[in-house]
Amino acid sequence: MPKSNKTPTINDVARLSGVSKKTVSRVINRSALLSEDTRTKVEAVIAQLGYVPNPQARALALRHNFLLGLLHDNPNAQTVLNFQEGVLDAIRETEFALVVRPVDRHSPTMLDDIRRFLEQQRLYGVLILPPISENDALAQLCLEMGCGYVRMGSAMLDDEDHIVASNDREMVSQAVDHLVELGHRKIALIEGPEGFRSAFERREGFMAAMQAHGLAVLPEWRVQGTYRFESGMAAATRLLEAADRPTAIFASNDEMAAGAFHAARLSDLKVPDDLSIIGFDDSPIAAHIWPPMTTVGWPVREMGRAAALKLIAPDDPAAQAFRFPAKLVKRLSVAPPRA
Amino acid sequence: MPKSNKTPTINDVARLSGVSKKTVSRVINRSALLSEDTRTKVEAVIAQLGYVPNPQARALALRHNFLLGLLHDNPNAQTVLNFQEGVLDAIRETEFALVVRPVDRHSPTMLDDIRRFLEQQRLYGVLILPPISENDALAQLCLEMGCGYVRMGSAMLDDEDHIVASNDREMVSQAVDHLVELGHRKIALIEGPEGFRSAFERREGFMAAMQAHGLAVLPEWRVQGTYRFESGMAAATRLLEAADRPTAIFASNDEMAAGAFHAARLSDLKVPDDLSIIGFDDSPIAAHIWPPMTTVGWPVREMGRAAALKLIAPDDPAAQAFRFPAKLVKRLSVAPPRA
DNA sequence: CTGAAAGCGCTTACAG
DNA sequence: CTGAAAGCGCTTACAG
Repeated sequence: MPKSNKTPTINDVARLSGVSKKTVSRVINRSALLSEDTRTKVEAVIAQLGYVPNPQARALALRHNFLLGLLHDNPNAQTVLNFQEGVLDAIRETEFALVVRPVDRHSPTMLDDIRRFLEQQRLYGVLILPPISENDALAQLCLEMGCGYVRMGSAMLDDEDHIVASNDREMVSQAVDHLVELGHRKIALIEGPEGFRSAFERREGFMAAMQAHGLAVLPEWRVQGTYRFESGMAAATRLLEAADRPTAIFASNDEMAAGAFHAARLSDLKVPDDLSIIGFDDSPIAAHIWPPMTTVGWPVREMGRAAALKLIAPDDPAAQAFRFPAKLVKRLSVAPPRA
Repeated sequence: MPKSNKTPTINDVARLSGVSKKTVSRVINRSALLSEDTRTKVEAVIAQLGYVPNPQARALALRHNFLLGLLHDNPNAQTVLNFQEGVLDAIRETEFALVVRPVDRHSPTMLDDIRRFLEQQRLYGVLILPPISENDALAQLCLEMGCGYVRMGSAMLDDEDHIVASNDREMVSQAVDHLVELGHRKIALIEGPEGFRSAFERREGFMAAMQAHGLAVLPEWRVQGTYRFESGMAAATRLLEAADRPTAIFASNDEMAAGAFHAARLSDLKVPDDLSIIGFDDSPIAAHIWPPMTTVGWPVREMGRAAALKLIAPDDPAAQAFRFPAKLVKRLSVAPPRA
């Protein structure tokens, strides 16, 4: 009998079921080489004892643990949490767990810090969120350290096994199409910050769409922001002071778009009657400001799930996906321009 | 020489420094019983080799691992992330890592699921966020399983070693005081949902403050919401239809307060001229809607840090704290009532 | 289909 | 202040 005051081990299970611990191990690991009888018998004892394999011991023997890491420096809390939910969807009912690690993109020791983290925790693999996911040196580091990784990005930054990507460029095109269909011709862009791939993709998508429609983008209709609320407000303020004022603004994320709403209000312009605004992300703020914002939503949770599956179950059909369609969420911040 | 293609182990360090592995272990664990010479010598070899102790092996031998768990079902993404940052502040430079585990409060198998999670991961301890932190059965479960825990709450739900608490009741009083000082007499309450301790505390604080000021709270000035945006909108709509319309609203969280902003707009009432609104949480939305919202902010990150320290370094002075002052953040959603 | 032996990389008494 | 032996709870070749 196992000592009743301790959690049972593989030895207890082996003794009680009258087999070797190796056989118990085979049951745990679902080995094919096992008679149905033995399996049933051992499983009964496992259930009776409430036995749970010790993951530390398994990790030691297997030379890898069951931890997935989430590396992020994402400013959008909801995106991070949605991604986490997706990862959890993938690892639920498995022995994997999710370890989170915020990183500071601006720290000069960032790469060393992450190296130490990976060495120390010996993760099974890491999931990397944008914008830090755009750092190729980081991906290289994972490779060197033998740590699996999957990046989330707004373009195909890596090969299919290592990325879950949205189609930002195409989606921004659709947003522009939507504005043009309603009659807008003077459409301004609030860009994201230098060095963000997503900012680049969204700008490219915007410019390409405008060109496809034969529409000019005056230099004064392009202002750069930082992806933060205040920068969107400042950028929109400048746009609204332009000699030839745009009738619509595409902001490269929702936070900046929300800032643009404020700027419009301060300039006594009504959204959408005097100014149409489209954002990007479909974060909670988009639905909760007034008027509710038309924006581009992307399936963050599904991307998190697929990213995790690429690491822990690469043969799962859901792990094959690497392109994830975003979609335009139409709300009330867009209307035809004033006649 | 260690095989250069493998990560070095304690044996490599022992061999190269000419001591036993036990001595290396003493260096790793900062044992006091060590000559300065030996320590220096071993540390040099460790640095030279880039040796990092294998946490799985340590975990197995020590019978506990170095993982902190974060259990939450918090609807406010920013709060969860801020708390995570605080925990990370505490475990930075340690060998601990943070494992996250969202839970579904409404699942009938929740407690069993968590039990399995704790059994499986054998966490060093868990941090529990509200509202699930208010579940005493969960705390009891941790106790039974020998898993350390610290709850975050809006009241002293547990003893000092097991909680980091805000002072919601007192803070709501201050919010009410602020409104009364400006001349408001007819102040309405949008309550949080039944069964949330925070909702209870905030309501109690509200009622006590009103009573202290000798102000009546008409039944029609109290409406319950769900902590979600839409419920705040619906609740405020009802409040604004009251025969005797309130001049100010205290909403038990920012999301519902934001909903109240919308309701006011739909009723053609200007905030703050026609209606003052105060929220609770100081979440990003509070600063990003128009007008910027006066609200109650609490030091979530500091609470996360203290909670983690209670688990991993109970003797640290910062681990002693259990009460965390919130503060009123004055912005532009409050003004004196119309004459 | 099943088992005895050795090993994963560390720590814990126990000596000295 | 330091070390040899045994053990933490698993798995991996290797036999049979």
